[in-house]
Amino acid sequence: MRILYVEDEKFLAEAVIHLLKKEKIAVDHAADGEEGLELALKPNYDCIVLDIMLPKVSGLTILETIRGRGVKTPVIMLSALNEVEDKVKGLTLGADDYLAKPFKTAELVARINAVCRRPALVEQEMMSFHDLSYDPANRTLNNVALTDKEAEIMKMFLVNPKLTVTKQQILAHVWGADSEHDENYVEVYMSYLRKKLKEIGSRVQIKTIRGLGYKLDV
Amino acid sequence: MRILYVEDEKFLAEAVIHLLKKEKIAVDHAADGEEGLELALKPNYDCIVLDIMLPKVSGLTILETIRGRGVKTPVIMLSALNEVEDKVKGLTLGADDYLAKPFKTAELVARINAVCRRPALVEQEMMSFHDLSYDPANRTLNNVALTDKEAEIMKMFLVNPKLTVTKQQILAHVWGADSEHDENYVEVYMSYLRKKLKEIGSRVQIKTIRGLGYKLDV
DNA sequence: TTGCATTTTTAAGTTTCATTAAAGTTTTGT
DNA sequence: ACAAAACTTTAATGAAACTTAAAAATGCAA
Repeated sequence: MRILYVEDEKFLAEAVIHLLKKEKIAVDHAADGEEGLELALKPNYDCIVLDIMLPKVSGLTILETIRGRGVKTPVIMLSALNEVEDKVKGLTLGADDYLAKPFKTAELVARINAVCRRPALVEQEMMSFHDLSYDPANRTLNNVALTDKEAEIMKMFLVNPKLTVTKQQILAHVWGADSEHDENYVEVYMSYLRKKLKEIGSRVQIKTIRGLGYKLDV
Repeated sequence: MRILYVEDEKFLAEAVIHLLKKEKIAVDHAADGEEGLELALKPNYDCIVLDIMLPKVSGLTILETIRGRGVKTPVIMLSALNEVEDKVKGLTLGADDYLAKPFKTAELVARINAVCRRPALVEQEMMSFHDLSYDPANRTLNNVALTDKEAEIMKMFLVNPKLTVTKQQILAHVWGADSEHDENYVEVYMSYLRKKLKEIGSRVQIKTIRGLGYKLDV
């Protein structure tokens, strides 16, 4: 499970991220609304945790924007103001839950799990590139089943099919940011994915850019 | 059949829930508007029964919010004030029926059944997928009897035969939202359903997507 | 009550996947 | 060409996820 956490209070953010990690929840962190909005638009997350008071772009604006763009990812709003008004406003704009600051991390974990447990109200969209299409609902690439990690990596490619993704980015995204993990993990999974691409018979392949990373290519 | 009942008068709520249970209606109960709103947003219910006067968030606000979010679940409003004002307002906001307090439980049961029968007309039709067809009237799958829970799960599959359904979704829908129930329940019932599919001799099978859920497949 | 169907609980058996290590291959710089 | 670095692939292991049988509990109807 991977979430996006948009929070400007650095100290709080670090503490929360640390604790979430213990719960096996991988976290990408954005420190302001601008960065948060950019990341939130990518279909990479199981859940987005949004502070309302943020530098540059407010949490409510982020929420409104991504919902307007058809992003269905569950959103949990955070706010120092425990006013029911705000809560209702958030929920009206399409938030899935609301948590008042200060909160216990255990409470946040419970909400995240609850929100991810909900059936998707609308089916998530397929992601595609040339003759490849990934179906998030069934976790299949052209009807071939992917494992969890394989799917996470394939999604990274498909979000920006033209871009080269570095091993470090993949490690950070799939295995967690501070990871002591080996880059060999990534290499192993590239091998797995290439095998599946061959099985599919796609003309798309994973191309190595030596010293940089990997990208999809025809 | 599962309904959501939002009611703050504890004693009344308990009595009603007890009586509904006798009518084979499963009930999730929320004791205030906040909790009610949260649960009402989940597509887990055949019907929502909403008191208007509620702590934190009023029933009318809940109704307005969920309709704004595209939730189509039938709603029955309850109110101690038998004012035409409220009734009109509720129906305008998208309520399906209105009941004045105090009411007889038999009356509520009748309204619930009436309101659920509307979409039930659709639901009464056979649901099918390849060589499988489920008959709601007799609760049979290709003439093999299913138990209550087996049927609830099979219906979830048949509503969207192409989609993977997660264990959490099944738990929430069949055992109720607040359930701390074990995912093993679901696993056990998958085993039961597989046995019945074999008994039927269907070519449809329940496929496991490890770490994600289950789906029907040929 | 008793008996039967169903649901819940327990626990042992099975499969799959992430991880690890290590050997093999290609590319790059000198 | 040669060695070092970067990358690829395979195979084994153990932990986690899943399956199933069967016992215990529950609820219901005769």
